[in-house]
Amino acid sequence: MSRQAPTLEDVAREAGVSRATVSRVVNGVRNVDPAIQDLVRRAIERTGYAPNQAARQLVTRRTTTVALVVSGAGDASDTEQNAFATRVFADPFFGRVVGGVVAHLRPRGMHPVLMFAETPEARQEVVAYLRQGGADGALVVSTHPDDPLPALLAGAGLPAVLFARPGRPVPLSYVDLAHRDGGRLAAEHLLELGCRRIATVAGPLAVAASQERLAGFRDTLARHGHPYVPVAEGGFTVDSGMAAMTSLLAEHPDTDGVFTANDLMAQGAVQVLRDHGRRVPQDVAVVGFDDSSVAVTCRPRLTTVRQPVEEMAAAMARLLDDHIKGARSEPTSVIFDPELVVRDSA
Amino acid sequence: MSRQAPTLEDVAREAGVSRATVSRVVNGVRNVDPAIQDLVRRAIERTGYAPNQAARQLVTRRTTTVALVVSGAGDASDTEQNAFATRVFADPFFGRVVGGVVAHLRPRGMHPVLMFAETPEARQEVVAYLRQGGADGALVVSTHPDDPLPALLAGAGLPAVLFARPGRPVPLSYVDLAHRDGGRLAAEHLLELGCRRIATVAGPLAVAASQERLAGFRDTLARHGHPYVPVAEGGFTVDSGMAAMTSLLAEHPDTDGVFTANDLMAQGAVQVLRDHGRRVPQDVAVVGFDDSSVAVTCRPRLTTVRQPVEEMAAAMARLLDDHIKGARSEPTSVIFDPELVVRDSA
DNA sequence: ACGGCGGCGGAGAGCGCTCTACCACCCGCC
DNA sequence: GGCGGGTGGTAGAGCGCTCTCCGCCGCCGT
Repeated sequence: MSRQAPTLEDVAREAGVSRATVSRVVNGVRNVDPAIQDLVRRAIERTGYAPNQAARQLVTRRTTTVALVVSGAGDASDTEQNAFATRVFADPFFGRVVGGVVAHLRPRGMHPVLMFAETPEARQEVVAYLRQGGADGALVVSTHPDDPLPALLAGAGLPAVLFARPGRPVPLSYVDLAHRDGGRLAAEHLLELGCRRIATVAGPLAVAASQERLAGFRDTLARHGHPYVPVAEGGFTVDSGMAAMTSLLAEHPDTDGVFTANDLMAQGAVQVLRDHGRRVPQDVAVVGFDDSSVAVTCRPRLTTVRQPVEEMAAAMARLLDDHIKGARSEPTSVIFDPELVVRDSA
Repeated sequence: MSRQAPTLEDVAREAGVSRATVSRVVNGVRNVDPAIQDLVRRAIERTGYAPNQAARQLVTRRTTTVALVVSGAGDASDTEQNAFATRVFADPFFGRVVGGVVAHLRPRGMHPVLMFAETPEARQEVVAYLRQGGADGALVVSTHPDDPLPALLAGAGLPAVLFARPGRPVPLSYVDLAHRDGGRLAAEHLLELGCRRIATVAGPLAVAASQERLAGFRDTLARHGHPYVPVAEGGFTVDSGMAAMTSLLAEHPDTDGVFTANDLMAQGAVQVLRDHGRRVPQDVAVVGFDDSSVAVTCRPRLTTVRQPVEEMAAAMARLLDDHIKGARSEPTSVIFDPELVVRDSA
């Protein structure tokens, strides 16, 4: 490599024009004589010029990045910090979020910088990073309903968009799913299948989404003559799904249909069901939620309520873009519709 | 928020000192009178000052980020681009890499910007991004042995560190695992368990790591009087593990021990084994590789060869740091030792 | 008492880019 | 042939920071 990166100045000299002209060519603005454009482009080629982002950012006050923040609540101890990232990405859900976000960002030459905000310090860091202009805005995925980060961001007047409606109202845009409809879809399917003894493994009830999935599920069953539905609460993990299913089975051994609030728990439930000699779907039908990658990799493949995570993530990025550009100032919410995907488990 | 972010100048005025002094306090350099330090700090507090990263980067020629690149090879079509991220993160392996990288970066105030390089254009983008000073260096995780990105990076003289030795020699540092020893560990364990009809599901043989795991496994068995070992090639996915195990079982129904080159395939193998009426580990012992999250979530929990991915990722970040700082100029490689983790499957 | 030196703080020159003036044309027109 | 209105280009003022000088002051040694 050469000792010193070429600058606009160098290219200008090489091409025999002014700095401003080169800048115009590089940014594709205004009327520059095609012949000169060519001249400049050739000079850029020859010098191997690459515009300096820092200099550009300094004057435009725009970076080419947004923060993609995975946020928790409370104050995980230091030793847990490392594990947080690992744990978070163990859920296939986040991979889909990343995919959706990148799909929107990439064509715009933008990139996500990954941040974790599971401790008060980490949260401050995120805010500081944005305030220093490290990124133009934040895409926040909270793992906990009481996450204080959204309020922090809103308070600092920083552009941010959330995945899922925040626990308590915050003047920030967000995308979400019509969870209630998702619960309804699951109930209707189980009913159509002829299940009569239906139970459910709910998500953490502190999470609004869990409550709504459950509400939609229950309401629908109630409307069809099933006022009472056994419920066990899980934590969105395989293990918690196993535990929940075990207790459900102990109290209601004649269960013939189960709705679990996500696919990971469905996997655990299926496991337990089989260990107890039940065949899925013949003896017990199981409907999951999310349509994550495990839904197709596990056996039997899961019938599940699809959450269009990629599209939701892309919409999140789009909203953030609007806020950054100033094209949108009022907080907005975009709600997506779930969809039933029928496979083998129900 | 105020209309205009306060600058060093503002703080200096507020504190009644010069810009330089404030800068010194902010960066904690040189000897500044404690009394003045306090004065300045108070002024910072009052003004709500946050240093502008772009301006700082412009003069220091340092960003606070490194690129974390997940790289493929070939030219995935546009429609596949989105899926790439999703697919990649579906493997729990990457979550661990992220965790390890962040563990090293965070205490240094650095952040990873996520990039995907699965097409020629995307690769050019990564190179361009680095050349423009968007990040100080790159951490590259390739999913394919013929990945051209490392050579591109090396050719451009950009600081970069790879996860795993590149397919063909490239003057870049990398971290890797003693895969051969991993294969040996698996073989020894199966032997100790008393298995006599041992088979293996290898990873894609185009990948060096797969070859070495296989070689270490075979050599060890050969040394213990098992010169012939049935091998089926898989693709590191659950499905491919199922397919491989199915064909293995068809030709060698008396198999009593299996080593699979990763945990995902082990999961598939266990699945198939059970479907064929074999009990794991009683009838057939299964040893996986990686010690990924599925190893503990699946049933039975997997006995597996642990790859210390988090530590390897942290080492990768450390090496990159050294290269960026100029503390290290020659390409270096750091090889980690695998470790057998005994659980329920063998 | 005086020269020198070390600790502290200030002045000011950039870093490489964008962008707003502003100027030099050349065209067609009356 | 002079004059308005485009074009097509240049000049230069920053953006907010770091960092090298440099100068001031007080203290020491001789």
